[in-house]
Amino acid sequence: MSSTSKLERWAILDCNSFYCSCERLFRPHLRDKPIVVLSNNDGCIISLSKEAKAVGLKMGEPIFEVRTLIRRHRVQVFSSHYLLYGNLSRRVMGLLDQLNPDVIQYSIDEAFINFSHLPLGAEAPWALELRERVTRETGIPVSLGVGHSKTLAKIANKEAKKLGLKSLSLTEPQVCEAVLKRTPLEEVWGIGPGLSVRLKALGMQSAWDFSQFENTTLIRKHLGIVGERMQAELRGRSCIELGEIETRKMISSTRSFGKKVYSCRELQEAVATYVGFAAEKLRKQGSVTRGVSVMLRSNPFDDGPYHRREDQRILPFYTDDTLLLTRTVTEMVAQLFKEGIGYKKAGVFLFDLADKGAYQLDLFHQTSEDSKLMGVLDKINERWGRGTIKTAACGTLQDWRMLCEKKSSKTQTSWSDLVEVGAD
DNA sequence: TCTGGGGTCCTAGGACCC
DNA sequence: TCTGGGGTCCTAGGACCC
Repeated sequence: MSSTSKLERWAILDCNSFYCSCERLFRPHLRDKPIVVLSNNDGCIISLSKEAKAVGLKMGEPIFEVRTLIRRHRVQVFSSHYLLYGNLSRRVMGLLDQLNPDVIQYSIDEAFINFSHLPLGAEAPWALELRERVTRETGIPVSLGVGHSKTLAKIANKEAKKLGLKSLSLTEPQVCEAVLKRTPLEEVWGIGPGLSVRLKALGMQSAWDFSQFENTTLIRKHLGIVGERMQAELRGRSCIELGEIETRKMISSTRSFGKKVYSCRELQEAVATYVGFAAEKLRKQGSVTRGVSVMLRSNPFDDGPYHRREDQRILPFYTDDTLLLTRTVTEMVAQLFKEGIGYKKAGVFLFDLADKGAYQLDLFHQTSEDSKLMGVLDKINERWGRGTIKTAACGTLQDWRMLCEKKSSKTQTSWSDLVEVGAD
């Protein structure tokens, strides 16, 4: 809140081209080489090394559109491997926690660090040491941005990368002003395409213009309370609070298919598989759910009509039982299904979650035997890999599965072995 | 041929209540 | 001609994030 008159100081530490850096970690020969990591189903580029950027590749591009570029520059291409990335992320975050009293993990490869408690002159050496220790002890290159708010730290970090620096601080007002003046609106954390259009219509161009814009009523009207907060943050007054994300409010599992799916049975298999994933996450965070929603859709990039249907149900009680949830979603798919549509994606959402402890007594539909069964299932899947045990409803052929899941099944085991060796 | 997946927060408007 | 006012809860949808 604004009650604090003293300026806060924040750093954001993020891992450079995180997924690429993970792939490189055990393949040193790829250092300085252009590499990219693809999204699920080998669709788009979701991580690229700076060498890959240099040859003209971009974040989010569909891979099939840039095949020639990839070939010409011998860019190494990887399917994504989240088990590995999750492991390395935990190492980085663990180290940050160990070194700092106030760390908030923000995403798989970023964390905010509040270092307001340090004496004023200590900032630069602290930042240097932090960066070096993380890089040395995890093997992942990182960069830092520092400022009087999280938003300013984000901008500093982005600017550091542009300048080829490993860290940059905006705590000096003159430096801050100069950087904000050359930062376009849409590069501010929280300003996307929609909001930047609205702000430009009000005559603003840079982050600095926004921070200095006097008419707060207009900001309030066009951007609501979110806009007011962003403006305050740009002025160096920290007001965006982030809590630790220990319990999610919604859990989803959605996937594109490796090919078009026309049969109801296959859709049911896929959705049964996804609800299994979602329920596993649900139990892991100690929650139960009452809201279940199922989504089926065709390919929006196809010519012809786009088909998307979604249905939701509120169960009469809270549960975390995969078998029960599977029966529910299987029924829902049967109701949503339409003959003759080439389905390309399906998904399951669990919402209206509650803490399991608080609802223990209400779980009369679920016997303790069911709970035990789920516990055993989770243990086995944790030990031997996801999907070792699953419900029969998930099917055995699974022709609809994603392309990369098929392809990387072999390397996956050997990769996780590598991670085991490196872990404590 | 081929175009990701998983989240959060805020707001406006309707339903309902006194 | 008259048709209160204000609070709360819920939901759908929009915007954004990595």
